[in-house]
Amino acid sequence: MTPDNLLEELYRALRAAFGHRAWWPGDTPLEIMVGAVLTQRTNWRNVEKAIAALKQAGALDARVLAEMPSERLQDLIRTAGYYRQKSARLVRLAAWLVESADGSPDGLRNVSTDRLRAELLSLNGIGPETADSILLYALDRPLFVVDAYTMRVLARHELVYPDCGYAELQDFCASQLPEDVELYKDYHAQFVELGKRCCRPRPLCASCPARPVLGEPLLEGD
DNA sequence: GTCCAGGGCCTAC
DNA sequence: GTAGGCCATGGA
Repeated sequence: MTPDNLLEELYRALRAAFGHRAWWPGDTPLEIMVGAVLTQRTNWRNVEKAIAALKQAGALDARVLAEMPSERLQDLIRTAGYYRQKSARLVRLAAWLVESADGSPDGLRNVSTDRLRAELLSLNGIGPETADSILLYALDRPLFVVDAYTMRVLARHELVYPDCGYAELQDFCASQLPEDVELYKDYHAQFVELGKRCCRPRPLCASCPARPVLGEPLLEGD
């Protein structure tokens, strides 16, 4: 196994174990953008309830969101936790979308990925992972999304240092893979599945599908 | 009751 | 520049 095809090999193993992941959950680009904010440090189950409430209220619309009174929005997304912060973040994101694309993610298709990423990161509450999730899953831009699961899996298998930064880890993954939106989408989903099933803090999965490729995971610590 | 979940910001040193 | 605190709900 050479270092430059390790992640391709891992992908084949994960794909064989888990199948293709139809992912990210969400019917529209805007719903994916909203979900990316709501899932910050939060179990997806709680996010689903908030998204359902937003749908029910007819609030999955950039203009509606941008102008919604904060108390009303907080009430709708309360189940997703951190509701005061997240309501403000959603309003800023929606306002940005209205301002830069007339409220429709489709209106962003002629804007370069670099510019979109910079603009998203300039919004308070949108960090690298949230920005990249939006760019990849809502806007089909080729950015490899790194999250806690990615770090946990790769660090647990001693492929990267556990204190390695977001950009470093993202570069590491992207450098070993062809630039391909569908591959990036499915790969991140595979990492999430693996992280949920196998590389949990304790106990470790006895039949981790990453093990034949990456080797024996660490038994202790992050 | 305790721990954890698909981050990000702010404040002290 | 970076470690630590904070944000908050709900399920295991």
